[in-house]
Amino acid sequence: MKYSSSKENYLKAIYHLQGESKMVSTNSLAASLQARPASVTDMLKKLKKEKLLHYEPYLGFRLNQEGKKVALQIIRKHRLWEYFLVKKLHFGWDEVHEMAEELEHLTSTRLIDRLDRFLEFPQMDPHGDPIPDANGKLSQLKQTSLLNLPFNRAFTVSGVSGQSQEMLEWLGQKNIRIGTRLEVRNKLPFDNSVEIKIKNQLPVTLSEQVAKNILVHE
Amino acid sequence: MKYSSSKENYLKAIYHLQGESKMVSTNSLAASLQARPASVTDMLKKLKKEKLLHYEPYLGFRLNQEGKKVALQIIRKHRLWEYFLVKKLHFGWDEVHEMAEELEHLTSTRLIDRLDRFLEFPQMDPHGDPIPDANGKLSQLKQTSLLNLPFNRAFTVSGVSGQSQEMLEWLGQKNIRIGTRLEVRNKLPFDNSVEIKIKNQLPVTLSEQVAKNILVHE
DNA sequence: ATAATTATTTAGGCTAATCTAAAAAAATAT
DNA sequence: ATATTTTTTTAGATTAGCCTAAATAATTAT
Ligand SMILES: [Mn+2]
Ligand SMILES: [Mn+2]
Ligand SMILES: [Mn+2]
Ligand SMILES: [Mn+2]
Repeated sequence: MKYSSSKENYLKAIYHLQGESKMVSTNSLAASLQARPASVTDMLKKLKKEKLLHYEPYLGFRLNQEGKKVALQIIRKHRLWEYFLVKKLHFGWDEVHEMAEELEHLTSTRLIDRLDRFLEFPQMDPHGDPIPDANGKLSQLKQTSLLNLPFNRAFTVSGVSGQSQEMLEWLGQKNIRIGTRLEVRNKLPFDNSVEIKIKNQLPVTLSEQVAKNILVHE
Repeated sequence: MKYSSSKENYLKAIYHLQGESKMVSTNSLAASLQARPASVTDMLKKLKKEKLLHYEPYLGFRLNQEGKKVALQIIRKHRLWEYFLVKKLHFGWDEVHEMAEELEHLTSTRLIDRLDRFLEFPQMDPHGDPIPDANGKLSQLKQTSLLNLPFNRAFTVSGVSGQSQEMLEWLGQKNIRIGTRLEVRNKLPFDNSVEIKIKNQLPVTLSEQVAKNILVHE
């Protein structure tokens, strides 16, 4: 089973769009891949013929077991390479996504397994996302968004969703990264923005948009 | 300037075939790329249009300055990744070529320069071939083939050309690798095979074919 | 010098991955 | 229930990279 980079990108994007077996729409996939809906329809037919997803014209589609398995291997490669780039080559967490977008398509399984060992089997990528193991198993850590936190209790940042280059950079400047300990001081009722405190630092106010994207655990 | 993997493979193959600005023929390039001569002609037209080589139909072709520059960057990436695979991921020197064949097409220059630094600027790849620097400069080390050696003087293996998977493996078994010290004991006049001696090992006889491919320096 | 052989190019086709424009189906609004 | 809007699919084209078969040029042998 070897798939083109393009097919792999489709599978990965579908995986991210379908949460727990929710149906995905042609337009949303087109948007997430920056492609035209007509191109998506073309590719869906091919992926269906290769038995990687369920697809009913006009109704939507979702990965089947095999499709998910393939998607998870690509995600594994993406995240392991991101970890390598940050931990070994000392790139910033806001710089690695594009490179990983290419590296994830390398075909050698032996290579990725050796890389995994070389990196000492990391559990999380630099953005706090879990790294699937060689069998595609994800270690689930229960995370909550900063938005739903009780006040004045310490939490650890364990992930950031959304992940625009700009946001990651900005968070970095405020010293908000994976592993940062913080507590929520207040939540402003008029715009849902959140005031947080990190030890030895001035308080920072985060908009609802940003707070929603920061994931923490105790 | 970004080129497809296919174009990069063409440029690299032409670079290896043309020694010092020697003309290359359509058939030899087709053979080295495992492609049909007609496909080579197609590609030559495109590479000529992109001003990467001189090409006169029926007469032959060779890379121009720009073409050589591009080829050397691909070779740099190939050899740095091979070094990484052997030194950091502990693959054997006979296992890394295929993987490097993919890795060499990654586009990020920042990535390869950081990798270079991470590896502490190696001069040679695992097969003893020199690694071009970021500007495409090759450090030339004068090597000779085992075939032309005087008897009973110690030399160091510094490279292996040819490089079939099988030969590399066989040499490995005989403890012949980059850095091995050896001396030639005898050269058999009837078939040009060569008898060599490595310290604390039984003598080994190498056919002319193999001896020719082993490069050494004092 | 001519014929035979070999090397190279041309002509014409195929597939994967994209696109635009038009048609058709589904969802939404009146 | 119809009409309008939105979503999705179909039809038809394009480009890169490859192929086979046929034509042509260059080389080699007689
Ligand atoms: Mn990708
Ligand atoms: Mn990530
Ligand atoms: Mn290659
Ligand atoms: Mn090499």
